Amino acid sequence: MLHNLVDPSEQPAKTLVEAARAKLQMDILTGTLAPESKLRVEHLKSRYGIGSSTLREALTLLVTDGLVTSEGQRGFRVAPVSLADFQAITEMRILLETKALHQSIEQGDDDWEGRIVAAFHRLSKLDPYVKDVDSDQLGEWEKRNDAFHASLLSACDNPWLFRFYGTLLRQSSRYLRLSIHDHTVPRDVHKEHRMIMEATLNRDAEAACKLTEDHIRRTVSVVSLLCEDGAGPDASDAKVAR
Amino acid sequence: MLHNLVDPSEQPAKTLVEAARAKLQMDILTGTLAPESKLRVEHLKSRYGIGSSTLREALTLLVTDGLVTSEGQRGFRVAPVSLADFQAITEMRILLETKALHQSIEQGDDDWEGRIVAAFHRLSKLDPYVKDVDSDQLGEWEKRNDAFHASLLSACDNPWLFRFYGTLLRQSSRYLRLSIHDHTVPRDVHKEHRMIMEATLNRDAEAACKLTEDHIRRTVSVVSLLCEDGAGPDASDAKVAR
DNA sequence: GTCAACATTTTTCTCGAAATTAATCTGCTT
DNA sequence: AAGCAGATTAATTTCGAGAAAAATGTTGAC
Repeated sequence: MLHNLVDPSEQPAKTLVEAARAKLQMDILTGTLAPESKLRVEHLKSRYGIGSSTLREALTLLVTDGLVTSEGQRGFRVAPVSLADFQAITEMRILLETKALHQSIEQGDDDWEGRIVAAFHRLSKLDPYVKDVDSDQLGEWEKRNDAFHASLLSACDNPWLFRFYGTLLRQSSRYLRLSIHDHTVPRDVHKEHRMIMEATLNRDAEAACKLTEDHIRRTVSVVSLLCEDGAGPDASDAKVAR
Repeated sequence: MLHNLVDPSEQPAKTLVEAARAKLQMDILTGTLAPESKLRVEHLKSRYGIGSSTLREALTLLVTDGLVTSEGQRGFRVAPVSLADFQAITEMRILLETKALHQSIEQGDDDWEGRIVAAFHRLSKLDPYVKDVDSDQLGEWEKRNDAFHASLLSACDNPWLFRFYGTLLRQSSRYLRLSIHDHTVPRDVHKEHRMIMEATLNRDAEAACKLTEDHIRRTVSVVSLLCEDGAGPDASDAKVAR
């Protein structure tokens, strides 16, 4: 079974709460709602065109996901960002992804191998490091990249691992979007992917996990360098970028 | 710093939502609200004496925690239980606890060692396997047991690890309470604890982690044996035990 | 007897207003 | 001027009623 790890709420949204949650999540992930900015119910009500209880419920969903904080009797805020937090997220990502990869390599069958090869092929077709792609295709590349990584783990059947991993991916995605990451660091991501795939298909768990760890750390090091420590203590309220 | 891992919502509860969430959580953990039973808003409103929106928000908090499920346009339910789910939870517990222990052993200072020794001492004072304790004291023993395990991990500073670990502990606690676990399996838990502590203080990470893994598996094996596969497909609604 | 379409009941979801609490301002005293 | 008490404003939280949807029950045709 293939999970959608980046956005579990990508399905049609049968209720207003789910729709609001998706919009809010996107606005926080992209930085439209800046870290630590106050989320005033009255303001957001008009912004998203929903009632207060509905909005409140959507915010509550994001609280347990760690994108929003809520303190006692003084409302909601966008979760703060910090380098330490990002490093903690990365450590956990590595822990969970290598665990899932280990288990997949132990348990994976032929279908699993097929899914990996297929996802790798689709990704290769528009790898930005292989051939030029415009920014329209970049979103598509990210999707296929996520799908490739998901395929590697898809023989692991621990739902709790995927639940937590999804949360971490969303957090990670926020840091990636918040930082202006130039691609000056020369990387051959395509080669990294290929090597991970080969080690995986050879059932060499140790090598595959080591490669995966390096892969994640490299993806993430760009942020670590550029991310100055978060906004000042008075990151004032309702700040909306652009 | 020492986290309270079992119940992060043990503080006074400054809002009705938090209070309701705490009550609901307790009722689900103890089985008063049976697995898969429907959580009808109208019914629970009178049970907890709060309005619908407030109740709804409390339920939403439990959704992301995995104690409640909510499907599209057809309400809330108590999360189902299954042997497979419990095994998955246990695997994740082991993964996270050994990771945290590893990190603690690497980074722990003298204060950390002091906390461990202190927590062990307090626990030893009323270990039910050492001397008889009445059921009143059993709750206290559980608290001290949790505190001991928390002390072992308290030099790990990854907030995400503790967030996830807390969720897993709550889930695990539910399975433990739901099953009637007799203590026929002869165990010397006190000795297990002592050995974990000794290996930890000797900074022998491999041994400490292995002992911890065995410790968790033993604690949990009782449930695995007794837990028949969950209630039938028609675990009807609003079932309230006792 | 089976099935489908319609009507009724039940339940979930949504909204805006009222109550409660925190934050801000004003004026007074030291 | 600084600090404090009370009053005013603003924000959060809570409630219950109304709208929307699902579940249930009924009737009628084949």
